[in-house]
Amino acid sequence: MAKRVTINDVATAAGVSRQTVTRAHNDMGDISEATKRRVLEVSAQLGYRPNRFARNLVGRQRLRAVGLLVGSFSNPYFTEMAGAFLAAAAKRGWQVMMASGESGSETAAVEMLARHVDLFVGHFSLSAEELTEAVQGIPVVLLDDRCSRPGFHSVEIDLRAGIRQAMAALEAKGVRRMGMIDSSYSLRASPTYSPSPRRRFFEEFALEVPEPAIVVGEESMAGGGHAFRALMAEYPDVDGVLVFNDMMAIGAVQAAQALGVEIPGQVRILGVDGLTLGEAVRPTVSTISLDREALVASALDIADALAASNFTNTESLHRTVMPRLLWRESA
Amino acid sequence: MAKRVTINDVATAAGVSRQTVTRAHNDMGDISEATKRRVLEVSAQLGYRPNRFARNLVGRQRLRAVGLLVGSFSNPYFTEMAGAFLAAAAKRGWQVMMASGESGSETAAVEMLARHVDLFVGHFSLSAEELTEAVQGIPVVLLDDRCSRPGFHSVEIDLRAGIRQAMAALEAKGVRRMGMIDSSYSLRASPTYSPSPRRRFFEEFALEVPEPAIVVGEESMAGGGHAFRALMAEYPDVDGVLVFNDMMAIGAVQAAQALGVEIPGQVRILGVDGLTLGEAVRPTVSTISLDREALVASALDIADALAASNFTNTESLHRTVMPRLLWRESA
DNA sequence: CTGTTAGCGCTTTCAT
DNA sequence: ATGAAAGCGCTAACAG
Repeated sequence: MAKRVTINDVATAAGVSRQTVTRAHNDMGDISEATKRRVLEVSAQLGYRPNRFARNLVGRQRLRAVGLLVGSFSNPYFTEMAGAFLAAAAKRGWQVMMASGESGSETAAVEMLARHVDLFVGHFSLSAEELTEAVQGIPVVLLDDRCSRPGFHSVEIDLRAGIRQAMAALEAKGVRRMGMIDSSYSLRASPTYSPSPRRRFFEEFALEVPEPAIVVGEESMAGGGHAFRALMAEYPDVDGVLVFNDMMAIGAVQAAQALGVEIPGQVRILGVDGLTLGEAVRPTVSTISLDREALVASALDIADALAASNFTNTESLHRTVMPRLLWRESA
Repeated sequence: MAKRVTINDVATAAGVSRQTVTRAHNDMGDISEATKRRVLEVSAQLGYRPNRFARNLVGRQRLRAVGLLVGSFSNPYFTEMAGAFLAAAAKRGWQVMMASGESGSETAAVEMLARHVDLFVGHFSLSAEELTEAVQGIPVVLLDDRCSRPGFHSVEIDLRAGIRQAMAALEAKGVRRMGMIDSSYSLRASPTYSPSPRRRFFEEFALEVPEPAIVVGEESMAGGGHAFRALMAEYPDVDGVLVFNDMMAIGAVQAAQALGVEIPGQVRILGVDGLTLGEAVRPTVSTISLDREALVASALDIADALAASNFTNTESLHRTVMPRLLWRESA
């Protein structure tokens, strides 16, 4: 493996000083067209490229990089979030390095990124202790989660308010018996079963009923479809369904069509996430939209605030974003 | 904006040498537990975090970063590609910095990334000249495209072979009259109309017919649906359809169901891309799969080869990956 | 165990 | 228009 070409090699080869090489490469003026062209030519011949670390080390204008941890690239919610984040970050002058929790060890990914970013943002599956260890002192902005340790900041989504509003609106639309399709994930995730927050809020705000009409399914379109069939079979009187997320809700709507159940005529179906995809299907899927624009904007507000103090800020910063009800066709 | 805390500040405050501070922070041994703890404490108090550029400048173990340019985060093909790339890159020890063409100026994004990566990979919409300018000498691996300039490498997908095979297979399955739904994008993209490669290959291999049964639509589920209706109205004898991509194919399948057209009984529908989403719908969508695993693996093979020569390699490297026919239910 | 000495590769002064 | 000097902040190598 050939040793890397440095500015000195170019300077020597071109018979000029290092500074002249710098001038040529950075359009700095104070250099004749002739020498500039000659230096650039020699550079190209030698295959010289400035070392990015040396360059940034000495440059006064420190740039800021954020490590974005994306939950999963196979869930549109996360990819839409990532896309929104990338766009907003670029506008604010942040570099983004991404990693995904699903690609191997999250710990390894975070530890590696820790050497190259000023800040972490994202959805982490590590425990607070593991995460604290892995980030090596670099501040973290948790998305849709909360941790009060020093160095941890967060943007939360007030899903409780969203579900409360949704339940009230559905009631006003004439729904008499609410059902819910929950994710089966929380069952697998922890040894001791703990209901998802969505389920807790549903139970808190659903109309009074003899027994809660809840079934669980996998977090996919197919899972949503199966769950909808199960729900209809077990609780035929249900005329409104809150679904864990939009992918499952799309599956439920499809299953309803196959079953000959009219949507929203006989049953109103409401998802959670606000996926663009929900607009592409017929009928379009109504949803409690977790506003990704607002989410990433809040995260970057925190990022800017931290950067302003050179990341020496000690107090935890928190934001809350409100979900928006997106009434499309299915509810 | 407070000046950033450096290793010297910590050393002074803790009453030790810089080297001892380094030892404490990097678990290097040769340091007593007591001093280590004390140094770490002082560091935390001062809010010290090692400068990542200085660290990487001096570290012998140069790490490699690749800039991934993702076409669009609203197209599952690209996000699945990005996910696969992230996973593969992590395994091979590459850092990934991402940008998206849709987020503002592609030129600006590339120029900014150029200061921080050793290599570019991705789908670019810039012209060869603009791109050459923007990357500032950093090598580029083009995905699904080709450019023979020095410093440009590529991974191509042999779509022609894929479409040839698909046409033959469809014929063997009894299809008599092939139709195609093309993207309307190429019409908008260039002032002078040029058919998409998919269309050219379709026309090359479709069964002999009096006139080509081709309609165009937007690159979305809805666009695919509309196009399918138009196709059926104009060419009622068509019993096999090649669709520009899977999102459109899914829309076409849905439209067929609404129309009461049996899939694949009356009409066989075949998409392009190999989206996972095509497996989640009913009927599942058959497709010419553009193998993302193979695509990113080839790109990273090239990346490794370039890295091995410290990116001084001059000859253009090229790979070709073959599409795979994924027979699911719709064809 | 701890400190000293070099030097990574580049850009910024400031001379000439 | 060009060159010389002086560091950026950190870690490797060697002292003690």
